[in-house]
Amino acid sequence: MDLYIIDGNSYVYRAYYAIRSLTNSKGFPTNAIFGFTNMLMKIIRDRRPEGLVVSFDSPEPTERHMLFGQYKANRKETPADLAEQLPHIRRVIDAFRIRIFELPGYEADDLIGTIAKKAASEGANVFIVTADKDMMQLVDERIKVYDPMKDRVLDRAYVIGKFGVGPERVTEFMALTGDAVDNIPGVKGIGEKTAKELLSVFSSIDDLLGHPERISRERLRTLIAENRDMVLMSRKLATIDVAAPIDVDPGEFVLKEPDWLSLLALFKEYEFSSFMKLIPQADTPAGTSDRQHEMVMSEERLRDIAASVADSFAFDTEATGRNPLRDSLVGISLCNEMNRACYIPLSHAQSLVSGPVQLETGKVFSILGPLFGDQGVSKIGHNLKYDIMVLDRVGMSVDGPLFDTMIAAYLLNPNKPGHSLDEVSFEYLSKRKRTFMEVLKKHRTFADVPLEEATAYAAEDAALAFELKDDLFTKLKENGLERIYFDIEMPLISVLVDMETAGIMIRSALLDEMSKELAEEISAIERRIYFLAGEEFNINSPKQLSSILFTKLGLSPTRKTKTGFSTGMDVLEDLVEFHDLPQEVLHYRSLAKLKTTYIDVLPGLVNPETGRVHTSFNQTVTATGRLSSSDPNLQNIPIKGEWGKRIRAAFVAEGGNLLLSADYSQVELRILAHLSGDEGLISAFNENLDIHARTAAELYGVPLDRVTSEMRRTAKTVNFGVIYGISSFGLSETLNIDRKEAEQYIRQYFDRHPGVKRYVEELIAEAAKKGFVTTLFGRKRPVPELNNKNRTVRQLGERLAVNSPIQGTAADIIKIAMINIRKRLNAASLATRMILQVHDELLFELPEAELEAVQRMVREEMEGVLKLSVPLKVDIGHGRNWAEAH
DNA sequence: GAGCCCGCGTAC
DNA sequence: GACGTACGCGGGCTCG
Repeated sequence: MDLYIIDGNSYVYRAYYAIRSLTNSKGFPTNAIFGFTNMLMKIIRDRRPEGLVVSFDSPEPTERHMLFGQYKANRKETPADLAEQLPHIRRVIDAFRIRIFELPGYEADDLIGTIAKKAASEGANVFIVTADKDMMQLVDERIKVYDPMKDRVLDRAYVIGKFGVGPERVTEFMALTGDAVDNIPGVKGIGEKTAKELLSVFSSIDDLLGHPERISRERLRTLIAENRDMVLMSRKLATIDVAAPIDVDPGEFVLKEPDWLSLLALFKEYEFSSFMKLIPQADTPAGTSDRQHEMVMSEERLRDIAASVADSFAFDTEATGRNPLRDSLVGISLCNEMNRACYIPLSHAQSLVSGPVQLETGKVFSILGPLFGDQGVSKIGHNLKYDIMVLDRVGMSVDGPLFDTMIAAYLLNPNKPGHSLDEVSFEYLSKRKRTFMEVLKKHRTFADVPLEEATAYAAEDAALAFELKDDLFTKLKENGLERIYFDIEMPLISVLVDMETAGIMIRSALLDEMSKELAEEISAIERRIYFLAGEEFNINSPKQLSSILFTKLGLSPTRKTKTGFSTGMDVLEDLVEFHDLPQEVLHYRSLAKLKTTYIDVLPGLVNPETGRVHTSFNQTVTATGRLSSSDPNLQNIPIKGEWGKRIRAAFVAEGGNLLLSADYSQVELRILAHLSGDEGLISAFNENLDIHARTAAELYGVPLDRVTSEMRRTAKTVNFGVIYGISSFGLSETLNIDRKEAEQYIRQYFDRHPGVKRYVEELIAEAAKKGFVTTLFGRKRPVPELNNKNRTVRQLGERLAVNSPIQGTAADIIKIAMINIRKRLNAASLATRMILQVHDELLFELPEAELEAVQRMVREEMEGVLKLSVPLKVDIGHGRNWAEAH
């Protein structure tokens, strides 16, 4: 048998120092865990050991410490971020089903020695996996040292090469030279060379100590004589105990099949995605489930199931596509019991000649309608907004408390890039489900998936949401996220459903005209560019543009990107004074952007049924708590410049209605004033001053009435910079000034705002300690960057720590306003509809008759979300289109 | 040809 | 490499 004995401590340290920094998205350090796991898997993969054990030092002092107080005294304390990884490394080893040896008062070395000798005596080939040269003393015919990094087996010949003596005399060698690593003293003044020489002359240390007169050099002779005790003690310290009191039965060391499921869960926790892929699928529950998945084909069964629902149930809908306003319902799944879920197919393609027949949709809706509409029954689901919209379209409204597992998972870690049911069930239940794509296979839509397969898949989705609920609920409570979840995010779902369903009207004809106009203007610019460049090229290609600018025309690049020289706006602006081309390119880019991203795209996104554009508001995307908008993104519609205005003018109210826009004025700066308690900032807002002008007056030391527009512009940038977590580099880049000047502004700002300064400092310190920041309402964002070893990343962490509470509190505030406004609109049975949210702005569509009342109500709700130490101010405008309303 | 990353630019 | 949060375009690369 080939037995590998891993020197655990040795490799934990090696792994820790080999990987400079690695954490999971929660900020927990994983570098040592990763390195150790990697090494372990490498050995298993490359060496195919029959037996494998790991040995660790015990934390208690050992006999060697008694013998020599300074033993290992030079060791620095284990770094805190390594210490906290140690238990996790053991978890990994346990999951591999590998035996760990550890014994109080014994070092790993002694245990290894004992195991090695015993196993070797029983005929095993032993490989000690270590980086420690002490272990060389154990090498013999059957025992070798293995270096996994270099993939090298070190045998007797190697030992003789290194020490000049065989393994049996390694302790003598160390008795003379000592060992810096363990702080074994040896003889000061005797190094490797002298030791080798002495050991070749004397047959043993005893021989040496017994006959010092045979040493010719006098200095060396006295050295030995004076250090007799040191030598003997050092030898003792260096000698590995091969008779530690442990039971060694090599038969028990046989490598077993790892506990793949546990490993999977651990790798998931540590976010070792590359390792996760190595886990054999067959050993994990991939889409297999012992749950019962019932296909509901009879009215009677459906009634029974509906009647069995008590206070909550989970559901999921399947449709022909992912757009809830375009695609149609195919089936509904329900689950109100852990081990049972059902699927009600509604419009699957079905053989007319055989098999059970799907229930008639009208019948199903009449049975399920009261259930879905029941105020007293909680509805659990993953991405409920989608399902609610799908059901809405077939006339079934969902009411009562909601529990969305996707949003719960998002709140628990908003830094994660995705929260699909696959990912969330894997993270929280360690369950691998079949992906939608696997089920869909060659089928065109879910309606074409055979019923049996569709049932297993769809019912399982509802069941997973049901199963996830309790765990996520507990975790939300543990993280203080209950209020954010139940008071903000859950009620917001219905608001977003309404907004997305409403959509906004655009006048495609206007955009089409603009497109033609722009096409001509762009092609004229194109011709000028080709002329100036002396050749035709693809202006849209930064690569080609860069070669024209910096190679052909010889202009000097001012900034680099990962792949080459940057041709970004700031660079082109710098180049304007040296050549006519950059200006033309800037103009070209601005127009081409508007044309290709907005003007040419929007008309194609009009829903033919409604004649309007329906964006999707994503509630689980941003790290700070903001919403995002996609397909299309209506949160970045241009506003600046002539063309920006014209594009916004194409967003109109339908019929004789009006658009009303209400936006928070300076909401983030006001939040900063409140959070920091800075007196100057607070009084500025309480006096309703022009905040940028006031900042300018302070920065330049002039009275308010002497502030120029240029000064105000600079101050505005500084104010934004503060919100973003200012850096002198960033400020100097945006203002196009030097670092020194930028530093001046920042210093001046903080001098004038000691409250902000203190707040920022305390915030960062606290965030670094806790690992996360929170908004005024308790929304959390982990900031693992703060404990990164890389300074640049750490500085990013500081900016995130400053910005996220501000941006996130603003997001919380407008979300609450949206919920309350919807309530008021419904209560008053107004025709007004909320149609867009753009971070600090709400857009409404309303009949003229409701203008005054709505304006008053919207202001009241938005300004009155909560009382801060400064007022919240809302600007409201209205008009026939979005440009006018602003 | 699909899918991905990059550079870039729009919004707040 | 460098002020926060998003989304989406075209180019250009990789992969099948």
